[in-house]
Amino acid sequence: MKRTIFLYSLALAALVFLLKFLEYRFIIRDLSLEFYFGIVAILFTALGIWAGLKLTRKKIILAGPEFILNESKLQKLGISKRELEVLELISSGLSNQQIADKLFVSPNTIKTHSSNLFIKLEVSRRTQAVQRAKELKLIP
Amino acid sequence: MKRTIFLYSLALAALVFLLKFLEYRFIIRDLSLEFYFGIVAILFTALGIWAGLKLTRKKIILAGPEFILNESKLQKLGISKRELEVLELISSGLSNQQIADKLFVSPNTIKTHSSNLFIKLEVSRRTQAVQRAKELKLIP
DNA sequence: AAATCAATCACCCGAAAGGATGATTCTCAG
DNA sequence: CTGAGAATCATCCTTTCGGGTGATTGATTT
Repeated sequence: MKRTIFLYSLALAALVFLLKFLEYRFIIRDLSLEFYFGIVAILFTALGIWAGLKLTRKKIILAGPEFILNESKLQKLGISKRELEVLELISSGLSNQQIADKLFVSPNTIKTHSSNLFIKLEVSRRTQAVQRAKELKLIP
Repeated sequence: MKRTIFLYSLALAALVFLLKFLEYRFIIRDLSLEFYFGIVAILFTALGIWAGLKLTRKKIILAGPEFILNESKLQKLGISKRELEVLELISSGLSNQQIADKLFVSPNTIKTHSSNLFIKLEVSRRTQAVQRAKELKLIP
């Protein structure tokens, strides 16, 4: 950001210098005032385009792969924190047994959680649950 | 695109008109030439920024959720078209039976394809396969 | 013509996942 | 204090998956 502003200022100064140079060398000649306005217009338009792109590119790129949890839908579907936790682990490709190990609970508990999840997400397989949860922005 | 160019032309014409107006009304007064150059510079910089954003916003937004199949990795892993097809259907949450119905083949065939896929993707569960395939840009 | 590979199908078996139901404990709001 | 909701665990039973193996067909390559 600071660098961009610095570069912009530099380019602006260079342009002003160029203009002054042109002004004092050819202003008395046959070229009209409109010609110089045209040059200024073109140069600064280009500068503006470049500056505009510089200033927004990073924001847009960073705004793209951003993930914000949709808590309203989470509540609307009545999904608890623990269930969401299980859902995330399911989406990472773990088996119920592995999830149980990771959360220090019984595999039966994970089965219960996943069953409840399937009901709330209105699906019947874990792959569908993952797909649906991503649609609903419940998981990245 | 065409509309943007049209609007740009319109704005440009308006600016030129404004300049002419200024030029013929105040050029004889006490304001210096640099002042007018400054106005032109500022106006066209703003115009350039605006035009630059207009012209690239759509491209960037469209470039975000864009998916390009990574064919090199497909070949590197030796995944055939049919296998990729099965992989896509797996990722959409279908069971082997449903995939078989959709492709008009036996469930056993789907099992063979999926088994081969798991070996090639070095995974052991379909949820992992989906996750991995997305990492490798094999599926959206 | 022989070899290779994708695609197809089959069968077996064990592991994982899903459905249904019931029970216990804990916390928190009414 | 009581009831609701959560998290936990269990049992039983069915379906789906995954691993292994083998076989056939058709197209492409050598």
